[in-house]
Amino acid sequence: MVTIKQVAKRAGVSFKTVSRVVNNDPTVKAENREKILAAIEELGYQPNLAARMVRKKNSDVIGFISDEISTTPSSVDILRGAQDRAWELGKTLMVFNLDHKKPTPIKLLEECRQHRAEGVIYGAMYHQPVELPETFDKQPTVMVNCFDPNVERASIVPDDQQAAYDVTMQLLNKGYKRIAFLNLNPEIVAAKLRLAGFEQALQEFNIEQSNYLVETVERVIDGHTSDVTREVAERVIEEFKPDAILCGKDLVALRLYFVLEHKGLRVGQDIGVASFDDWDCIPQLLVPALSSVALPYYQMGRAAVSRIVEMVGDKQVSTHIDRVKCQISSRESF
Amino acid sequence: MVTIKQVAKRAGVSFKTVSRVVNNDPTVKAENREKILAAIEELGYQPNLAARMVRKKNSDVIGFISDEISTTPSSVDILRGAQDRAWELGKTLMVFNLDHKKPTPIKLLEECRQHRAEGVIYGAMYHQPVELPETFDKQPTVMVNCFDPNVERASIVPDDQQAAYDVTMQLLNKGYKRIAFLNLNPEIVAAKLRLAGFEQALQEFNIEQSNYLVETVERVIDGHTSDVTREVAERVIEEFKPDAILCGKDLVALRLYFVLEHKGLRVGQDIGVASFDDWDCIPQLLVPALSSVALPYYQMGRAAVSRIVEMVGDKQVSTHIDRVKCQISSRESF
DNA sequence: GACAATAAATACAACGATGTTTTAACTTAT
DNA sequence: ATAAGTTAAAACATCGTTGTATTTATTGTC
Repeated sequence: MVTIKQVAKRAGVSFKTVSRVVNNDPTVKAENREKILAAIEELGYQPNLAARMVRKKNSDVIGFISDEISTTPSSVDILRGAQDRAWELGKTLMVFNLDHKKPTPIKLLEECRQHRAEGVIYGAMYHQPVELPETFDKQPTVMVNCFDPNVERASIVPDDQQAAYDVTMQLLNKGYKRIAFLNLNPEIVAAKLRLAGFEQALQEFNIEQSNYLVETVERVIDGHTSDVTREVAERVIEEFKPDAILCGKDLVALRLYFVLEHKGLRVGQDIGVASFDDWDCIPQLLVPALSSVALPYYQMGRAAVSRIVEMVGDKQVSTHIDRVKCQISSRESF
Repeated sequence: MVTIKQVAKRAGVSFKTVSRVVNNDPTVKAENREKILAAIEELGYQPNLAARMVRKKNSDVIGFISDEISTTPSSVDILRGAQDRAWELGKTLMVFNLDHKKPTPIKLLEECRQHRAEGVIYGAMYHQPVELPETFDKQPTVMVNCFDPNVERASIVPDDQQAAYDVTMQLLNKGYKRIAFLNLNPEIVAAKLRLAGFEQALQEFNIEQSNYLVETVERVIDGHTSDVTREVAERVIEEFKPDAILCGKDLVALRLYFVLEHKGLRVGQDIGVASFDDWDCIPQLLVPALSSVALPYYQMGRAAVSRIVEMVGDKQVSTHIDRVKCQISSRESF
């Protein structure tokens, strides 16, 4: 690769003068500057960031460690958001994922530290508690889509409770009065929070307990989760006769659509349906299109990088949890 | 951060001896080695890869430039595969994506070159021709899920033709005799190749032209693609009366399922259905589960890194196109 | 116990850049 | 014409490593 000295030789100046030009130092004669820029262009010189870093001691690198990033189709948006924001701020994202739990987070963090990453983002595929090893305290760390249940650490998570509250309020405002919530496994953080938001909205509307219903559509046996949406949905419709159903995720709504089709109930007319996730690949192509609460993954990714950069700049400890607002993608299902 | 000299001081040896230990040089007394390892542990020393790189002139960094990686849920598997393989080979992947066509590939490549990436992978979201700027010739470059129509360049693409051939043969071997192919927009590379594979299999089975049918389910108006699966499917079923339908992608199959449900045709019994993509989020949850041809994204990502590393090692120009075999995920739909 | 042979550590230079100090080349003022 | 002041370039040190040459310590042999 071309070095600064080769450029200097070509331009007939000392290599330090080239360094000046590269770093926009104004104390360079216009004549020399032009010669140097021409030489840079001709030789295709690119400054060696590693060498620069050794000297300047800032790497502009941010580590991104992810927990099986690709398992859900949209959680990769965290990465996209982080990537975009990093680019805007002149930072480079170095991405590591730990599929199948090997390599360990500790190994990945070591890698980040060897690259002298200024901060590290740890991203999870779904909203969950994660206990990070203590070594993560050694540099600014931001958790995305997860939080540490033991230690206070900077975190960015979706505001699941507000999301459930909002969508339930929308249903109630539209006149739905008997809402069933086909929730996910209640062990899941998101399920717990959404239930809280759901009930909060119902209370505000003074809906009695007999006029709403919460059921779980995931059955866990020996740690293995199976989906029982169809049977639960059939029973709920039969016995509770809801006028609207809120689904824990788009996949539940998809299954529900088949059940409703089978029962001859028209979505949006005979019964309202809403769900969570707003995946690219389902809501828009159901008929009628499914209204779904989008998880703000892209925004969360952006926020994570912004936060890391702030932490690096301030050298301040910031451990609060950012809850990012979820938007409802309103379509025709309610 | 801790430097090698601080470790040396702590261990009471010269810093070069520490370097020896870090690099597994055997000419260090066991006694010193232990003292040094202890000091490294105590201080939490991590070698500065940037400094090492300046000296050794190899970065072990591979650049990964992607064209809107997240638009389809599974193409991010390319990244996962690349990531995993890079880790196995002791390389670091530096990921850049160019959403909304800004920043330009040229800018991203410059960034890679500044980091002295040993090679660059350019990944596309779907199988397509991509004309890379000439600057990509300056270092080993591998294209994944795309190829350059003008220049011969190392590429790794899915073998769409073989995939279509295989799945069609499976259908024929199972006794299906009137197959309709609801193909994607024929402008798409994959659509063209699959059509070829489809017809190849039919010819081998001596199926006459009147016993198969190919229709396009995507209508392009002013560059905007709209999906007309429902109307096309209804017409095809009505007029052609196929005993099996091959779908251009899972989303087409999903729509088809609704049409078939409506018409009272039972998938897997009255009619066979197969498709391409094998996304995580659709085939398994349709009833009956959809058999789909998986695109080998993960393998392609791995292969790309393997290939780059080979190219870097050999300093050989390798410009052939690898076509990676696609596996059929057989379920209950045919 | 002296001397060579080997092993292990140190000393010094280098990598490609930047920060600081010094020097050289011009201006300007008297 | 000379001193002082200003500007631009060069010289030198430095960052945290590794590679090579050199020195020092250890061992073996007679």
